[in-house]
Amino acid sequence: MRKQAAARQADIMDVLKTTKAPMTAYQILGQLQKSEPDIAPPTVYRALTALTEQGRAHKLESLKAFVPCRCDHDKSLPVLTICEDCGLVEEHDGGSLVPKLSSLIAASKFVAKRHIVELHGHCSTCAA
Amino acid sequence: MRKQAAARQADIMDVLKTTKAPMTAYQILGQLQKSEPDIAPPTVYRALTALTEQGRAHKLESLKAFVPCRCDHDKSLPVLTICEDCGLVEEHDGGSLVPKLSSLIAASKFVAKRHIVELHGHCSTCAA
DNA sequence: TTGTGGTTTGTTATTTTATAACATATCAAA
DNA sequence: TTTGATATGTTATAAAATAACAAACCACAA
Repeated sequence: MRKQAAARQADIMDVLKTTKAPMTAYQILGQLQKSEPDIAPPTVYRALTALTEQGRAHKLESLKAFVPCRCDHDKSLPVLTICEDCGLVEEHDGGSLVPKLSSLIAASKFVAKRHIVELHGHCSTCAA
Repeated sequence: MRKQAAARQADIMDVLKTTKAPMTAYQILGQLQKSEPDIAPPTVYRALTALTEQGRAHKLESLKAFVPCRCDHDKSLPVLTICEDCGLVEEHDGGSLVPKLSSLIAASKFVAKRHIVELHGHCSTCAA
């Protein structure tokens, strides 16, 4: 019995939401295999690609890991803070950064399609 | 004959400077092996770690690739633009973003140690 | 000199991340 | 139904990164 893409994606969103820390593709795979042992990496990667394109999940490029999008609305520019101690990831709306960013790159005439902003550091709990 | 770390790092900076596009660790390895066939991945990764810590090179997390730092001074916050067509990477000083970024995350009391800002899109040549 | 201890570098092997390539199934329209 | 377009599964492999240990190097003291 095969599942449609939407069902797979929903499964993965459920898995992602079970923890506060980001999960790698292979950690997600491991969870899915508990109920469907035959799932292979491409299935997971394809679903994750769709989810990130839809904005339902974000990839933390610097960790090679994924988090569910934690906001109701579409963020113009997600700013992700990553605690290096506990792994907690929080999402902030970086829309207010856009004007400054645009003026920074205006001279080079670069046309930005995708913005990646990730901050590594310590969350309020771990920094204390 | 083994080389000291500083010499390795200089070799790698030379390799990185031969192209405008970013290079992966294994592309760098391939170049180095032309003159020293026995070099192995850890040698390259160790040198790249040192270079990025010193700020002499940057890692493009979203490409898993490296560029030499192209500025004279230490940037408070490097903003890297990546052309998805030709691979051109340019570096901009994002220092002016810091106040807005700080205020964005102030409520969460997150303490940022490392900022990653990468913009994917098209350079002036490819966008035209 | 000659140890001696700390550090750096080399080596081997493996782990982790990601995707190519092709087979099979599904679905909608003719 | 056939047919064709698309989505999914499967197998295999490629690409990126690091663990673990061995060997070499260097500074300094005896």
